[in-house]
Amino acid sequence: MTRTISKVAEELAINIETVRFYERRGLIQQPPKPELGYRHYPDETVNRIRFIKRAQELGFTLEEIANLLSLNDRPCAQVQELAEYKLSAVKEKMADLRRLEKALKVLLAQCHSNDDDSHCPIIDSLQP
Amino acid sequence: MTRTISKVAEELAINIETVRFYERRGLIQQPPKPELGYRHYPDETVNRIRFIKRAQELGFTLEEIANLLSLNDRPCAQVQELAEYKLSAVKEKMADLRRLEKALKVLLAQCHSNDDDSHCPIIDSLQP
DNA sequence: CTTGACTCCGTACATCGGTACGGAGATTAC
DNA sequence: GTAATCTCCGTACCGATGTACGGAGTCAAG
Repeated sequence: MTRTISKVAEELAINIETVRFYERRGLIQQPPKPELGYRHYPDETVNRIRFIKRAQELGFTLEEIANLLSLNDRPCAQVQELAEYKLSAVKEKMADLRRLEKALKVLLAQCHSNDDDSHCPIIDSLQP
Repeated sequence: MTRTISKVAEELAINIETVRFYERRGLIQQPPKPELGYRHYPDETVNRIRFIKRAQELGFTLEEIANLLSLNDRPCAQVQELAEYKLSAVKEKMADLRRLEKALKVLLAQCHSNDDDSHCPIIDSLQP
């Protein structure tokens, strides 16, 4: 089965321009243009975009996804390595956010025990 | 005490261009240019940049920081509101990362119990 | 008083992942 | 057969946070 670009976009609930953008980035192949009429996209392309979207949800960048796609029939070890790298990046980011959460909570606690609304302890804390 | 722009940058361990960028963004004031010679930056500016950098560490965007700075002598309640909004955004982001971590771990576990290196279960999982 | 380092200023470029636009041609609906 | 809707394509732009560059002026050391 094949469909025009707008049907692809509709099926995947993405923007037409995004499909074009992926073509330009080489993430998907642009189907050949028929003598007359519009391009038609096969299932394969739709599936490939689904793959891209899932990998994005896992936090991979488009560049990393391009790697993944080119690794399609390559040793599992290489894919694993990329996933492990990603996992450690996620852990680091979480640690950052935890620190941030803690700091914000401290600041907010100071506000709550502050009875002078005209002056904010948060501003003070940020000041040198 | 005052210093030239490069000293400001050095003192704060940031790029000179960053100082200029903050000037352009209106986050700090550019000192007047003397008849002859270079601009001189007062302590106040240095402190203001320190404030900006600390707030950035807390995850505020430059736009939000501009708000904070303009809120300097405004009700604590307004500052609090911004901080609370930021806290909830941080929490959401953490939840996302936790989901992501979990998914990556599942994929990696599949790899570990896979003895065919030529084929990767991660690639399969992402495929439709 | 020359040389090297610094400043000033405007502008362009970088990243990331798209989104928008405009004009020409193709297709479909009525 | 004509009007409305799509497609195609190249290019420009978005937001956030800077970074880089080039040329002219200025300062400081020897």
